[in-house]
Amino acid sequence: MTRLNPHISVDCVIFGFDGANLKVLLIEREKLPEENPDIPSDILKLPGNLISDTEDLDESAYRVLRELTGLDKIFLKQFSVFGNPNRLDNSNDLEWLRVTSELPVERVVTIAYYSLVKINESNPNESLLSRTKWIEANEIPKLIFDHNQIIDKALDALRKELRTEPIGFELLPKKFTLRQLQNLYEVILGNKLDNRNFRKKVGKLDYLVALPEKENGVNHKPAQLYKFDKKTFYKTRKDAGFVI
Amino acid sequence: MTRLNPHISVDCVIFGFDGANLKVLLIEREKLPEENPDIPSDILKLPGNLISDTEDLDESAYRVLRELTGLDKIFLKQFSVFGNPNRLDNSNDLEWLRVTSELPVERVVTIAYYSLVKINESNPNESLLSRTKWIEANEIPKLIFDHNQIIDKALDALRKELRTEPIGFELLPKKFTLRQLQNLYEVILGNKLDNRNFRKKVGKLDYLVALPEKENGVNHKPAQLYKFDKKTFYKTRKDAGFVI
DNA sequence: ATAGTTAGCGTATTTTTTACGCTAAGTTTG
DNA sequence: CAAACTTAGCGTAAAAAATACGCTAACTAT
Repeated sequence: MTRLNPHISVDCVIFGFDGANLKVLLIEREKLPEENPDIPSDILKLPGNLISDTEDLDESAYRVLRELTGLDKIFLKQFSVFGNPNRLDNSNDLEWLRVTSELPVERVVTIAYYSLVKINESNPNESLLSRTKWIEANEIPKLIFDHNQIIDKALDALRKELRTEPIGFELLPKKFTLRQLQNLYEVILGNKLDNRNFRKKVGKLDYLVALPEKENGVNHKPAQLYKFDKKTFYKTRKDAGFVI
Repeated sequence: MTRLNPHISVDCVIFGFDGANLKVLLIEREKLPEENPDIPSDILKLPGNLISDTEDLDESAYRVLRELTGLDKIFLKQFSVFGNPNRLDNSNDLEWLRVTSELPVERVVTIAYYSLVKINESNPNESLLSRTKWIEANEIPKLIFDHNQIIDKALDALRKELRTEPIGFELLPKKFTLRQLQNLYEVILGNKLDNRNFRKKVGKLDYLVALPEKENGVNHKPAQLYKFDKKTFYKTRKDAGFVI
């Protein structure tokens, strides 16, 4: 068994997009061996844990995600660190961490990641599923420790990254409609886009490939499906300018 | 005396711009109490140290910079974390850290910051000055531990941030010429810009204020001086678009 | 058959970017 | 003092991108 490092953890904000809303995957805090009314187990938290002493940080993050959610090989990006000496001050949260980790935890610095998953194509482990919940990003309840703050910062980082990198496709199914793509940008960046201008802009991109298929199961005119061609994107990418 | 945390450090890549080149401030490794030919003290490193147990991470970074370089109140941005379990494997570097910190250091995760300073207006502490060196960013020698890799990533982060945030001004004197600003963008982003188009673009920005002064001491036609008006910038800022 | 919804194509206008030509103001050199 | 040199600084023309709309077609539900 690898030893856990009681000073450093990873926490991960997992984003998903259901076609209309941005969601975050949260998990119920693990139950204690002995029930304790001061330490309820229905409070939610980010998937995260102490790192193991033999792993690099990214490896720890991948492992923790696998163990807690069943998700594997997903987009993961380190975006910040939270290390305020008082961040664990909520006494029942801290007690919970001490009991479950079986370590004399004092200060923990956590490396924060955000992750993007295809919400409909992901296969979370069934046995873990019951304890995980997709919650809308703007309806997050009070979480343990400073996890609310971590989500806020993750959202900032996601918005910023979405403006310059083609990461939106990580949140969409492999085959998606232009409407889905537009909704994604509208929801995450928070402003309406003109349907016709969006299609015009996006239609010129040679790394968005139209497929000989249409969506189905919708109660309106079915739209054409597209895929994102990563190779073409990186082959033809040119430097963006700068906006002082 | 505050206790040092032997598991977590901060390291800082300090960038400066002299009007023509991007530089990084490095320091000579501290001498050991007893000389040891295996552990030379003329090798360079990033300013950095273990954090103190009572400080938030940013505070640690500011303190360490003050102690090692005399720099105070400077632009500081956390951009990554380096925690590979083998990152301290160079045995003489590790031994040096153990002796100087007087702690049983094993694995250290380091929080990496980059910092932007006005190279001509900064007042490094004289007594520390002898052990610090401004080195051109593309001529960095082999440093201790993984500090070369940290600088590479800092450069990536700086370039990325420079495209969307007004951080270039942190590297220029308070009063600067448009030529200096243009050189800054050319050097950091690595491509030539057309003099006339650059001036046209920049001339339309109402947060770049022309001062009733010209530069002097140059052996050509002196240029007008400008300043960056931060308030106006943030007041009039509007969201940029997205580039898929 | 009709109403309702989204897909999808177009046009006109404004703004931004790109690619240059050229003169003016200062310094250095012979 | 004149000529050569360097950078500052103003301009124009064309291309590309962003913005603001009008309109029809295709499909579903009632």
